[in-house]
Amino acid sequence: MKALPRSFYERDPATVARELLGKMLVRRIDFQVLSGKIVETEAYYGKDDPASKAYKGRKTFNELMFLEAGKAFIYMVHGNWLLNIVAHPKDGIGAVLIRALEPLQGIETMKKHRTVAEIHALTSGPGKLTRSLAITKELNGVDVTDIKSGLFIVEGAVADFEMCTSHRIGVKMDLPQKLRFYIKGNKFVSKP
DNA sequence: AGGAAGATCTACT
DNA sequence: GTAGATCTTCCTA
Repeated sequence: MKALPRSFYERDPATVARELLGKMLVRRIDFQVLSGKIVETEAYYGKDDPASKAYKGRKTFNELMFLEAGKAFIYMVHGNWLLNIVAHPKDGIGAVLIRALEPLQGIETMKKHRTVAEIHALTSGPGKLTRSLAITKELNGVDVTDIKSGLFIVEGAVADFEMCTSHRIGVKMDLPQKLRFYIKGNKFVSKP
């Protein structure tokens, strides 16, 4: 098992978001492993992006978006933790939001974290997947290029799928570009 | 101190 | 399917 290198994340957020599709997100809790295939992502920029947490400048809580790429950036919205991966060319600002996963390993444990029994409901949304994988603020800033971390991303097994793009979801002030990417036809995508 | 927040759950028409 | 209440932190007053 090999994690994606830091250089993977040191590119334009939209490029990284697109290429993260089909990759495997792995959450390790002690000896338990939970993993899922990334099926939906969104790209966020810095001060030019009104939807971005970094829009209003550098603050303590969003500092990670300005720092080294390849780290997990986790924040709370509406009582849900959302998982982002910091991604930008060197000295840039940006992150990729992981919006949905297809569960692979540890599905029983994911169910325990949730009240629902349906697999489809486990990870088909940014807030759902963080709860299923027990992702909280404690993982803010962990290095996802290091397989010794509690959270990291590895190369996916298959890269055989059709990709779709759309505008970002729930965003009031979106940019003209389409910055949401997802795997066409996948049941775990939050919105088709 | 108060409100808004890039979501989710629940309960209905 | 849609609508409304509710989740917890951060930002602005």
